This record gives sequence, C-alpha cells and structure tokens, in this order.
Amino acid sequence: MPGIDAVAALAGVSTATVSRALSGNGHVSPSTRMRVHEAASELGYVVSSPASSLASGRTKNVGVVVPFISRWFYSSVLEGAGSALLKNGYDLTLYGLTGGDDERRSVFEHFLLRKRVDAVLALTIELTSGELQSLLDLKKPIVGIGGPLAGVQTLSIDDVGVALLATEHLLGLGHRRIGMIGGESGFELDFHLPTNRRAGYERALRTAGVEPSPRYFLPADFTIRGGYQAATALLSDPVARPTALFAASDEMAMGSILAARDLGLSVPGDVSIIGIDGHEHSDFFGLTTFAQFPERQGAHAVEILMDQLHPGRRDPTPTNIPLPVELIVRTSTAPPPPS
Amino acid sequence: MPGIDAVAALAGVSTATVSRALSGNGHVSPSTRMRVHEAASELGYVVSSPASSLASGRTKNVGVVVPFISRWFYSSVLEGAGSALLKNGYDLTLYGLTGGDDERRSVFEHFLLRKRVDAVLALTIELTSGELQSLLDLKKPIVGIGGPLAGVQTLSIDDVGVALLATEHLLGLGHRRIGMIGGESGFELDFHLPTNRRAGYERALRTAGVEPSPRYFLPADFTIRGGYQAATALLSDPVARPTALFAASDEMAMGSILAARDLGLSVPGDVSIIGIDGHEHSDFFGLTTFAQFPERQGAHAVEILMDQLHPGRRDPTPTNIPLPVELIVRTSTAPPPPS
DNA sequence: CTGAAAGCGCTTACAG
DNA sequence: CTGAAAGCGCTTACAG
Repeated sequence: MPGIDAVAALAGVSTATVSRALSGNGHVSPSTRMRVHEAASELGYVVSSPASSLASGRTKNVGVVVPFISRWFYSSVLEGAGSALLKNGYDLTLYGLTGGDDERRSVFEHFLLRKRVDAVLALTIELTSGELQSLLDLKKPIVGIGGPLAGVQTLSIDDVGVALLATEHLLGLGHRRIGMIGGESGFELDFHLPTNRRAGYERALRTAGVEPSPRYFLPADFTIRGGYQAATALLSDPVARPTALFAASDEMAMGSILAARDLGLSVPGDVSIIGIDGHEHSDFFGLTTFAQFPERQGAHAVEILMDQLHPGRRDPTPTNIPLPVELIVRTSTAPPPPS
Repeated sequence: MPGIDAVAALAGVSTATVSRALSGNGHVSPSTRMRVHEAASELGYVVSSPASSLASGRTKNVGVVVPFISRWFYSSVLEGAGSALLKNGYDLTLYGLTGGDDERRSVFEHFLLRKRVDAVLALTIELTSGELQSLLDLKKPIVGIGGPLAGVQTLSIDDVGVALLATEHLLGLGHRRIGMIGGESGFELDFHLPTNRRAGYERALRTAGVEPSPRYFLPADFTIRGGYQAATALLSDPVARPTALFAASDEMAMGSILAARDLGLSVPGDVSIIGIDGHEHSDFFGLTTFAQFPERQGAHAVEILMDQLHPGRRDPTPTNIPLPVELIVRTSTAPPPPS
C-alpha cells in the first residue's frame, strides 16, 4: 500500500499539497489537484484512516447506539443511516445494547470514549442520566431518534398526532366503538410513545363525541403475538365488540387481523383494523396503516449530523419538525357493518 | 481527556510501561500494573484509538459487509456478531451494500482499504472476482457466512442435509405427496442454497422410494408473500394436492400456512408445513422448522476471526464443521389425512 | 521488568 | 497557491 509520499513524489508536489488536494481542505490550483488525483488513483492510494484521524482529530465515523438490531424499525433506520453515511464518506460503527448490563456499561465507559467517532446517533433508547452525561461529555454532535433525550436533539414522529389521525380515519368511516391496542407502559425503549399514542386516540374520540372506554383499551408488547392476544380479548367481548381496532404498531395490527380471522370475523366486514408503521409485511396483510418511513428517519438524522459536522457546507436540514407520516389505505378498513 | 503521559506521571512510570500495562502486551510487574490501572481509572483515561492504531497497525475493529440489513437472518447474525465483538473489545463497522453499484464499489475500493479494520466478515454476498480480490489483497482475516467464497473460509449450515432431514420428517409422518417451495435460482445472494436445498429434498424422496415430481416444486423469493403465492398454486392443484409442504425458509412457510388457511385447508389436518430458519415469528405460527440460530453463527464467525487475530490465545474454535441445526416440532406437522 | 526514543502516516498552522 | 516542519498520541524494538 503506497503512502502519501509516494503520491507526492509521483505528482511532483509536497505531501502537504497531496493532503490538501485529496481532502479538499485548503486551496490547491486546479491543475495540481488534477495531477495529484491522477497520481493517487494510479498508485491506488487510499488515506490511512488512523493517521488522518490522529493528525486531524476527525474520524469520519459515526457511532450508532441501538437497543435492538433485529427488529424491523431499528434495522430499517440502520439501513437508511448507513447508506446516507456512506454517501458522505462516513463509516457507521454499530453499538448494540442487546447484551447485559456489563456490555452496556462498556459501550458508554469505554467504546464511545476512545476517539473513534465524530458523532453519535441514538435510537430510541432510554438512557440513564450517567449514560446521557457521558455522551454529552464527548462534546460531539448527537441526535436521537424516537424519543426525547434531555439535552439532545431528537427526531420523532408526532405520536399524538398520528394516533389522532388514525383514529379519525376510523371515525370518518362511521365507526364509534373503536378499540385500541396500545403499548405497555414502562416499555423501556419507547419513552412516551405508549402514552402519547393513547392520548391521540382518546382525543380523537372525544372530539367526535365518543367517550373512550377503558374496556376498549388493552396494552401489548408491540409483537404479532401480543397483538393477537389483545385483539382476541377485545373482540371476544360478547356485550359490545368494537367494530374497529387501532393498533399502536403494525405487528400488533397484523396479529389482530389473524386473531379476528381465528374468531371467525371478517376484516374489514366485521372489524376494521389500522396500524402505525408501514412495516414491510403490512402490504401482504392488506393492512391500512400510517407509514413512518424509518429508512428516511435514519437518513434524516445523518443529514442533521452532517450539518453540525460541516457547518455551512450547504443549507442546513430543517430540524425539530415532526417527521412525515403517510396514511396508506389498504383493505383492512371499511365502514362498520350495519347494526 | 487525559493522555497517556498523565497516567504515567500519576503512576510514576514511563508511558511505555503504561502502554504495556494497559494493553497486556509485554511484561509488567503485578504491582506496577496495579498502580497503572488505578491511575488510569482515577483519571478516566481511555486510549486514543487512532493513535494506538497508527502506532501498532491494529484497529480493534472488524468490518461486516452485508447485502441487507433489515431482514431477519442478516440482522440476527449482526446482533450475534456485534455482541461477540464487543466482548472481545472490538468495534463493528457496518458496510451495507443496499445502495446502488456506486455505493458498492466505494465500499470495496475505498472504505475497506483505509486501514480501519483488522478483519472482515462477509454475509452471504455473491462477490465479483474483483471485489473478492480486493478483499484478499487486504491480507487480513476474512470469514464468510452462508455461501462458499473462493479462497475464503466460510461458515454455513449443511443445506443439502437440512433439507433432507426436513423432508424425512414429513416422510416419517407418513407423507408421500410432498411439495417444495424452493429458492429462486439466480437469487443473487444465496449462492447454491436453492440448488442444495432442492437436492436434499429430492434425495430424501428418492431414498424413500418416491419419485420427485416437478409439479410439486415451485420456487419463490423467500418472503411471506412469495410463499403464500407458491403455496396457493401448489395446494390448488385439484388433481393430487400435496399433503405436505417443505418451504426453504420460514417466511415462505408462514406464507404457506396463511395460504392453506385461505383455501379452507386446516394445518396440519389437511396439509403439514415445515420450514427452515427458526424465525422469530415461527413460534407464533406454530411452525415446525429446522432452526439455524443466526446469532450463534455471527458469534461463531467472530470466534474464528479472533483466533486468527490472536493466535495461541486459546484453543482455536473448530472450523469447517457445518453449523448446528435443530428440529423444532410445533403444530404445523402431523400425519397425513386418511385418504 | 522498565525507560528513552524513534516512528507510525498523516494534517495544518506558519511562512513565503 | 505551495512547502518545510512540527505535532497528533500512542507502541515497540532496543538497551539495560
């Protein structure tokens, strides 16, 4: 592997000029720049990242801290973030907090501290104040996705708003007995998400003159199975079964569709079901849902980090605007059956 | 952030000794070692990764190249690999090849070359010979998971064997008309997987004296939807519907269960269905499957890399043995209906 | 077992 | 616009 001096020799300039030409930092005349680039590609020169980092203090690497990897939302955000980072010439170093407490501690007390990242992206993790502090002590750009982190800029969809809109979709179809499968409170990773989505649901009902009934609300764990069980319970109510179900996640909504089917109910003939997510499988299930585009969320977070890392390089990405969501109407929602 | 000299001063030794005590390279007397550790933790010293890498040539970082991130198999392997790397003090840098060709080229021609990784883990990607060559030119340990890579050590389950066993499970229950939903050939990421699994299926049938019929075989794309469509086609055959279906992936098997149900067939009353994967959702669907434990595959690959990176540190992990699979019998398989 | 010193391969004030 | 040179913060032969 050739070093920077080989390139300098071939191009007939100093290593300083090679550095400037290749990195874009500092002025180099167009003609020398071209000669340097030619020499570099002729030799197959690629800068040594450790040497560059040591000298400049910049690593061109972003650390991403995630509570789970193999869940749709998280892996989708990762995919979007990784691709956006690559386009910007950055690496993505992944810190999964899936292991035990020791593992988690070592991430915050060791891994993130060894000057290997320029910025940190934190996905819906509830951090202890100590962990948050050690992140802030890094004095590096941080952005969070999915939940408020004190002192950290966070990207999030408007949970209240989307729940309100989803409920309004059902109300607009004529439903009045609308059940909700919410998030379990104390669900450690999603902050206020369960509360907010429930609030939106209840507000929509009240606005429409329907008093929310606790009998129509059941929390679950965001999985297909959890949704299946909750839906089974809600739809088995012999007295006054809801004609529609709003699930706080698509996986729970899919579980609900399967539950309805197993109860002999047709969707949407007997029950309408709506979710939130835009999960990759929602199309297959014909699920009406509010899509939240996690890949774009990941890419968006990267834009914000890049703005902070390279101020003035271009117009900054607007921040603090709620992320876009989009209603995708499929075949799981329809007017209620005639009563 | 204190540097190594602050630690040296506090411990009353040279920086050389601090380096040796903290890294474990070279001899240090127990008492000095202890003093150094105390000084380091008192100051909150963490080694600068770029400086250490530049001086030593080691990065304590492994690059993982994946074709997809947000698919169950890949994200599960990632999870296992990441956690194993963390335990060994290594970072995981993720290179997703989800973008276009340009992105892909830049990974191989730029990102992987900048001396930022000590080793590479490649997940079931079909590499061009150029890409493979640039990996090999790195002269660094490489291990692949999931498919043979010329000149690279690869970890893989025994695809022929597992398909054979899955088919034998159905044969053992008394089935004779056994359909298969295989992988599409030319499915760019899984090498010989489709062919091998089909071969195992056919071998099991022949051994049992059943001639495989092309009418009972349909390829699909490894998704729920693909499995649903293929199963619908196979099970609609009015002439001689199979009494059992072997799907080359759990997602396709789940799609098959849903298809059977939509056709009014009971599982396993009318049709038995078996998959391969041990997918997180297979339990919910009651799916009998051969589990392949991708997290463990990721961890296993890391062990092998660590053995190569630190020879003699411990007994090397055995390599080249097929990865373990395990039959998990649930409620989707049973003897065929009386004919 | 420990230290002095060279060196890893870049980047960037500083000077021109 | 370009170069000479210091310096980034470690690691590791070499010597003792």
